[in-house]
Amino acid sequence: MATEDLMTRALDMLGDDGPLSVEAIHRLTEPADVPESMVIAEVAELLDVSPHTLRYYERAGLVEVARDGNGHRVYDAQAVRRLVFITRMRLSGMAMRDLQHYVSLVDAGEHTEPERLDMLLEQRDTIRRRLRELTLSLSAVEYKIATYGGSTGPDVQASGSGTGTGRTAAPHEP
Amino acid sequence: MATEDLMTRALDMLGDDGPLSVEAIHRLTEPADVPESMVIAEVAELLDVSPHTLRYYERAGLVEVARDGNGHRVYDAQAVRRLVFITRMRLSGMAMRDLQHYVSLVDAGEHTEPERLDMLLEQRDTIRRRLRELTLSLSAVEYKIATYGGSTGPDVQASGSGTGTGRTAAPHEP
DNA sequence: GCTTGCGTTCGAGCGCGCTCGAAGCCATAG
DNA sequence: CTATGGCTTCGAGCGCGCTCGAACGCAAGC
Repeated sequence: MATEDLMTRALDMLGDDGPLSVEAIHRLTEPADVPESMVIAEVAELLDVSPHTLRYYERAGLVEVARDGNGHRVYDAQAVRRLVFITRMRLSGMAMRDLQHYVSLVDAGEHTEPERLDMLLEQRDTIRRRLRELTLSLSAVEYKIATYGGSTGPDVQASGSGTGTGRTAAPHEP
Repeated sequence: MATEDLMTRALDMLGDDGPLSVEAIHRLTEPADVPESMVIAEVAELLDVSPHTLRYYERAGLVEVARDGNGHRVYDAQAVRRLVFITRMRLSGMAMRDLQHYVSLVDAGEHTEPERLDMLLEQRDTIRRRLRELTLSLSAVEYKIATYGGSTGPDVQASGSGTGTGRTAAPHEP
């Protein structure tokens, strides 16, 4: 499959790794190294969401979480894995209701796999569309930056004395 | 500059052009071919938003629009260009309040160009981050699709008779 | 023993970005 | 002449995804 390949190309193309990328890759590529069980604060930190949000997801029926003797949540590996999936899909833009439907399919058993697959395919296409949109937006912003005479600008710093006069922009052009 | 290059690579890499891409590129690369003036329905169609949304943007102070004798909005080329920019930035994820700030800078005059440039640079970085996130999500979804035995799956269609049993998933794994 | 801190439940509230409905005006079509 | 349709203003409402506050429980540390 072309997954790593694609990822490599994309990260390569984008350069400029933020602090996010590293953790994200870690989370992406190692869905298995979760401890036996975790408390809510640990899961929250792992997934970079708030405990509030985790409780919200549970209330929304996305995941079931056991309690210990004190009534505190105990996330087993399965719950954590599901939450990894959920937060990943949320990040990718999947709606809560779709996620709810998806997990209901998961809980309904193996015979729902075809429908789940359909959902994933659809989500894949959604992500691709969004990537295209964003890439276009990026180009637009970069073009605008260039014509502003920003750092990478081609020809600008012309006549004006100060902070960026001497350009062809009409008044009010953004 | 690497803009076209990047775009080409990105679109290339993503393939599978939707109906969106073509118009989007058109809108991206030709911000100049707008008519002398347009009515709200035309602008709405051009930008693929509702007239409601256009009125909302105007109320929000993002753009000023003249009226004709009947009180109907008349969008001149400048207003349309600004709205092209606005919708593009909205699509890229820029918040309404930031856009409001940006246009207030534009209206304040040339001396605000440095700050505007800063905003654009920040937005560029935001888009890049989002692209990285999305690319990661895409990889995750594609991986999941592959292990489901979806279209591009490597080894799946094994024992099960019907619709996709015979895999190693633990119960409840999404 | 008391405080500190993290956890619990429940329901309400919020920020965002639209989205809609009501009531009315005007122009064109039949 | 009337009806239809598209526009106007205004304010209210909505869907989403959290986010927070209140009131409380339990456990460990000083």
